[in-house]
Amino acid sequence: MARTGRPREFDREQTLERALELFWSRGYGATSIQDLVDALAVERGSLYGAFGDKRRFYLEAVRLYWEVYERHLIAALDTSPLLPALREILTHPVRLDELVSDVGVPQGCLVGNTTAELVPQDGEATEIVTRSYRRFTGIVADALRRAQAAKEVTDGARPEAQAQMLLYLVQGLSLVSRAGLDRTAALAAVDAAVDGLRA
Amino acid sequence: MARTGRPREFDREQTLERALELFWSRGYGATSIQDLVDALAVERGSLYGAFGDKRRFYLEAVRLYWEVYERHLIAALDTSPLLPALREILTHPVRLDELVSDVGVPQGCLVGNTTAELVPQDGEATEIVTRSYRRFTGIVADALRRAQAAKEVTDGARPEAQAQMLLYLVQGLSLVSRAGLDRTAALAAVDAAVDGLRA
DNA sequence: CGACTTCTTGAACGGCCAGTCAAGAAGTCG
DNA sequence: CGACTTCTTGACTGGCCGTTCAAGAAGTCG
Repeated sequence: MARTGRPREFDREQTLERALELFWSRGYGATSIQDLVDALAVERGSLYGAFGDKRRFYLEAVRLYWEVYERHLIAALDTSPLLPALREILTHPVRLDELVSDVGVPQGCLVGNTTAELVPQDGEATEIVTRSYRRFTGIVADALRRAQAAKEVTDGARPEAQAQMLLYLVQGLSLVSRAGLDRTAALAAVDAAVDGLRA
Repeated sequence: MARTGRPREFDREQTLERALELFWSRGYGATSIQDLVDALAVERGSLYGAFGDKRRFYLEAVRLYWEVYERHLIAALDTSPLLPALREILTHPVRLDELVSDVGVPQGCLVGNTTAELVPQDGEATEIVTRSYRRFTGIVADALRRAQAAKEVTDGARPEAQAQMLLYLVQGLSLVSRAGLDRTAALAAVDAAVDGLRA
């Protein structure tokens, strides 16, 4: 059965991506529907029709953000030796800053920002965020397990603990970077952590 | 010259502390003046008279938060061996969670929360936050320098880099903890990082 | 006491916000 | 074409928000 009725005039996926950028750079509370209407060139009613209310819109953007990041993460860590790739992943916020340092800068990690702003008051946000963190540590721990077996990474700690440590590190880096990034210091800090993992 | 006029009926310092807790647990945006009026039992006009507008009120609370934390940090790290004390500092968010896990839970680090919510849109907030981070790394780097000299900590990285790494770690832990804390995993992660510093 | 200052109280204000809705437009289907 | 469905547009609504302010209360000072 084909879809009847007037067809949507904007690209839903593309609009979601642009909304994601706006939410990313300004945060949930500081982004008004009016801001979205202006930036996306889609009228209020259409946004409500396509995405539900503001909260659902935002949560869908966060889910998309994580999906993209997770794909990137899995692809990047499927390699040996692991540590250079890990360093690459961990310094991602630094490179983000280099790329977009002029206007409408998306800053930090959207999952982290959501943690700060919506959790724990919002149950659904908490679920998304918790799940994202669990996936990150799962993927990283798997990679570390392989690297421990290959004697590249120290087995002085369990891979899960090391992965959790790296989650904290990258979230901390993302967050602190919002306030201004000293690239040299950031890279040195990541190196210090990665060196601590070396067998 | 003594102060004339009707005396203030509430304790400014104590009120600021209670406001700090409210801001800490709910965030800046989600805490309305009405919330403060209700929780502090001080009328709107009096709050405005004593603290200026909401933003100034909040920023003063953040400053107070950091002052207290910094005193605590300096005192805790003035010891040898350093690593156990460092572990204590880094796991502070975990113990915070244990203490107040029932109601009105302050969550994460107020400086970190401010970074996520107000930075970089607010210049004054950015200053406070940046300064706090710089002080943290300064104090921790000094301690690490001593511990490197005492052969307790590896000199495989500069103390500044190690301190920056620890800032990221503790900020990440604070943030991620908001979404629910697995104490075992958190402690293991901190241990993994601290072990990486060992000489 | 009376002048002066500061604090208290709570009503009032304008603005912005998320969300709704009615009227019309643009398609599909028979 | 005419019935039907979905999308578009933008005016509108009700509510909460931060902030102000006028009137009165509670002190000090001479």
